[in-house]
Amino acid sequence: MVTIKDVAKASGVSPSTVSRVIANNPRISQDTKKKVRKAMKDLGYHPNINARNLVAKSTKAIGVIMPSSANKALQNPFFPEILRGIGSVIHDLEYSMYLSTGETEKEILSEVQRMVYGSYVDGVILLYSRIDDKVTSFLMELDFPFVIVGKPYENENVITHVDNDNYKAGKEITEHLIQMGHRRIGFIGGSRDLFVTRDRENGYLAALEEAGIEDNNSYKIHTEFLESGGREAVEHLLSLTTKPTGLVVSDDLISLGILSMLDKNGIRIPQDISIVSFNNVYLSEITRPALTTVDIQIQELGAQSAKAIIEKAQNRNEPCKRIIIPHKIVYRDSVSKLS
Amino acid sequence: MVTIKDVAKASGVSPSTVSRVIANNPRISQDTKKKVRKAMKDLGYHPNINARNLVAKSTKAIGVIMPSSANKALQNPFFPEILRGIGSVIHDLEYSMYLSTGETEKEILSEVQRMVYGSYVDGVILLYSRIDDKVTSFLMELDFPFVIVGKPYENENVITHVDNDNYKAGKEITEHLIQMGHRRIGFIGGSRDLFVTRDRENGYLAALEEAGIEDNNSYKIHTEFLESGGREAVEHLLSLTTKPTGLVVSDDLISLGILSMLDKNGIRIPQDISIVSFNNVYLSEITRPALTTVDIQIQELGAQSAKAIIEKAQNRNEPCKRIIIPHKIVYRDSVSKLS
DNA sequence: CTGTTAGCGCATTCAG
DNA sequence: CTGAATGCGCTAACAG
Repeated sequence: MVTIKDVAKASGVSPSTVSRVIANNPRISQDTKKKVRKAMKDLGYHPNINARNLVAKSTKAIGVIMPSSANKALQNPFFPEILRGIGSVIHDLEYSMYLSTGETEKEILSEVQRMVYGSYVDGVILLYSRIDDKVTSFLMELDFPFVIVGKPYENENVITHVDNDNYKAGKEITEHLIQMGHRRIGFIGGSRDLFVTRDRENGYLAALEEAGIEDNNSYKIHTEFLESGGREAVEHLLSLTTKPTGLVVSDDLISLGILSMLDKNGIRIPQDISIVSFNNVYLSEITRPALTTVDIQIQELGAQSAKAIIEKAQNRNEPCKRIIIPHKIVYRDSVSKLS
Repeated sequence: MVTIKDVAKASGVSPSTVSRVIANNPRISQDTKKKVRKAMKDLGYHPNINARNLVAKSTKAIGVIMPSSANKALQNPFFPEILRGIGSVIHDLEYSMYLSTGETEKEILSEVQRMVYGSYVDGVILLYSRIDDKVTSFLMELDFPFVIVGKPYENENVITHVDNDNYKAGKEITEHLIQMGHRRIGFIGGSRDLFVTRDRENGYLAALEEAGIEDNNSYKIHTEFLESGGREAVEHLLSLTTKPTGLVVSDDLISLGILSMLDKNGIRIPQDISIVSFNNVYLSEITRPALTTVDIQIQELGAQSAKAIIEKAQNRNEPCKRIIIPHKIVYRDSVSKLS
């Protein structure tokens, strides 16, 4: 390994001068800079990040925490996409990204603890937000910089987070259904422990209320990606004598499953039942029919959260922010007009 | 930050003794160990990874390189899944995982260079394998530990890689179609630059040949997830007077798109055309019909590659290995018997 | 079994 | 504008 000393020797200056050249210190003459840079190039010098971190007490690295991978939710294309958004700004700012994929909540917590206690990272991005999350409390207690993608369970105005206005999105997409003449509208969502589900559902409820449509509990289902009980719940919904004519589904991947189940039950989409959902991941374009869905700009969600955490890491007094990424409904073929 | 010195002072021993306790050195008495451990706990001590790395000249970190994210391929659930496989063994062995998601090949290369030159990582896992890859050559030249998930383009017997037997998988799944009475069988795959596509296609060809079925070039299509030209190519295939009755598709996600196109063209699956594909990601269970597909054990692919790279990192003389993860056909509803 | 010393590679005082 | 000295937190000889 070629060190700063080797470069110093080769270019006939002292190590500290080399260090200053690396930092592009203005008090170094252009001549020496050129000379030293040449030596660096010739020797193939690259600064050792660990030595640098050690003295700088900063790592220029961000930890990214995936949700528990116990269920299938991780197969959601949402994740590669947000990783990509984070990656783009991380790369531009010459930061690095530590990824944690724990199976259980305990495993996740232990990884986060290692990351922060061991000075692996300067900040953490949480790719989920759930009720009573130990990781959040841990980070809060230590006052370690972190941001949440989604809405925090508590301390909403103390925790920097980047989110969509899921309430509004849920309201708007439901209103679309209502405008298309639907009155019997169901909601199918993931776990209620996830705030994103709640917000979208509340938006849905608000739209119903504004339209003077009575809330009907048997029209609401929460399921973990159609695992076990979920399937039966949906089948029950379809067996009702007054079935819904429209369905608000909280996630494109769930929609895919619903589409499949409806088809199996001989229900045509959108002729018999209309479906709208959220995320606008790639597969929503290639389902049959293509889904009318809310584009939540996943990449932007990632990019903004990366920007926010880096700001916080560089300046611990950075005020808490709430960053709302705008959404947009993408109209495709899964909704029909009722007359 | 509480350091080893603080612990030493608090427990009345020297820093090196504390260090030895951390390393669980057997030459330290149980008594002092207990004493020191108590002090560590009381003070909330955690070793600083950067300092440790600096002297150990090892980082216990692995870099994971995603393929170029320029196209939609990254939305493939394959990636979260393999990350999860890697994550599980990484976590067990107390390693960490650096993730790189570059947009362009150039960006990826620069990230890898930073990782290895800056001693960010002890080894690298490449989640792709493509022709004329600069990253591979770079790593080769430096003799830096790395493994490829998939089959290397060249130097196959010098580069440790973990792969499925995609040739065999392609052959077997095609044979299944043949056994079910199909003779006109098409192949739809991703980019031929990707080795995985080639292997699966070659297996398909071998099966055809063994069955005495003539290869028909108009039955073969390569498309980047149905982007632009892909759609037309498939439509052309469907417009042939002697359409294929079976389709081997190189990836579940592509299958989803194909399913959709066939449906649009009024072709029923599996009655009119049968489909088989690869990967067995979650969504292949929830398509209509559910896909008969090759389970390639994505998680295991990830886990084994992590194991392999850690071995290599710990022992640079570790011989080059080829690790083949077994596959298994999962029979579902996308194939019909022709009589 | 434990303490002392030295040094990993770098950035940053403080002199000059 | 540049060099010498110091220390970041830790591990690894070398003594004892």
